[in-house]
Amino acid sequence: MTSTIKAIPDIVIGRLPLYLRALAYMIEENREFVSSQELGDRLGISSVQIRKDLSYFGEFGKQGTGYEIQFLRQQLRQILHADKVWEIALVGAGDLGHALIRYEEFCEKGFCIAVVFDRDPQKIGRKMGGFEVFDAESIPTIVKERGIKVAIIAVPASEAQAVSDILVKAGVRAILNYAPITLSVPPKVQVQYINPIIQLQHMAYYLD
Amino acid sequence: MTSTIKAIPDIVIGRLPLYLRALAYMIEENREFVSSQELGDRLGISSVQIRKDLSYFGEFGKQGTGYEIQFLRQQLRQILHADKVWEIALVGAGDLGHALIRYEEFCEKGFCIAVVFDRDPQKIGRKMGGFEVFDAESIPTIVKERGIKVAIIAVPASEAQAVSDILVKAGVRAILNYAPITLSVPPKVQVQYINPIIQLQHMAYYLD
DNA sequence: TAGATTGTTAATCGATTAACAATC
DNA sequence: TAGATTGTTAATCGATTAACAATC
Repeated sequence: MTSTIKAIPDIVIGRLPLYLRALAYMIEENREFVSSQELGDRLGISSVQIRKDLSYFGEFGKQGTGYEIQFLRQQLRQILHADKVWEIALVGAGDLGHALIRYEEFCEKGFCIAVVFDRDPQKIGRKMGGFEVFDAESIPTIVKERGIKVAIIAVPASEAQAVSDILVKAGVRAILNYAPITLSVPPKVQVQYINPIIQLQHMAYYLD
Repeated sequence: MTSTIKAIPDIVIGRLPLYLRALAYMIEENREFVSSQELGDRLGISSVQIRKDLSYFGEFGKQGTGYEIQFLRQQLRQILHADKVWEIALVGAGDLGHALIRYEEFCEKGFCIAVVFDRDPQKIGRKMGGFEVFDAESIPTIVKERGIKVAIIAVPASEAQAVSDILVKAGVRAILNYAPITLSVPPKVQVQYINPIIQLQHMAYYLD
């Protein structure tokens, strides 16, 4: 009999960063312990769901007292690979790309923009927020050379799929896509979408 | 016997804007008809799911030929209230707020920033991308006066809940929140979150 | 000990999909 | 008509939650 691999649902993985974030705030508040109940209240998630989610990875709590915040945070950081620095390739140096470069939170959280690409000759070679803008043609060589695994796409919708294909071919395994289009990627590649308009339209349904 | 209200699942509502977006691209491509199969392929959604989703609202297709794109788009626009212009209150005129002001796509899609607020005396009264920055103190009066129902929060996490409370009290019913915190709002109020770091952490789990 | 809270099983709830009649 | 595709029912799949023993 082969060992049973119980894959962890992606929806569970998606909640872990929320737990991590809440724990970070609690550390700032000099809290030492937290119950699943309190953590859940803070996040609008049931306590049982939090316990179930965490139980996929181990037993981190103590009956009667809850979770030691520092310890749980450390565990979650390891699980999410949030305890290391990931280099990011940013493709697209327009208004949006520029704003993303200035957004310091990325690097503070371990996702540091390392190279910026654009295909506009007006931008190539110029500096933007401390970064030289490289020709998009050089994505394959630079991304491979530096072993970059994470990219942010901030180009127009019409170019996003082509950029995605190039990034994937160069070894990128996770893409944060700001372009308003669904990307087609191989299963081994993760994609997440940033789509304020889609979210506004979602909410507008409930308005009258 | 009372009439049975079959509420439409929120997860279904959340997919409608994706359908709408794909249809808009197809119109640009001068397409006239589309099958649920093709629409699904484009979005990475099964054709059966698309048909099921649409069937909550009516029968929009024709056996053998699929959906008339212009017609379906019009229907979805109505359903999502995307056929009107929504005025937006933007709270927070920092780097992020500034970038959001410059982002024209919002207004093109019917979500037009109408007022900008900040509490920094350095910013109040100054112009930013064509908008005067108003004192956050005046949120209640201005939002009520103009009947604004949709807001974007772009303030630091520490202030976001307070801002949210004020907006809700002033009549806002939908909030797009860029602050990294879960907001507590009454059930009648919709909230959507923009959280690139949470999404990057989610993907990083799958990297090694 | 008594009270609090975890970790987990089983039940429930909800969403997706397979199958297919209807029909353009 | 034959082929294509819709709309819908029933089955399946997966996620959440209720209940509770274990234990700090």
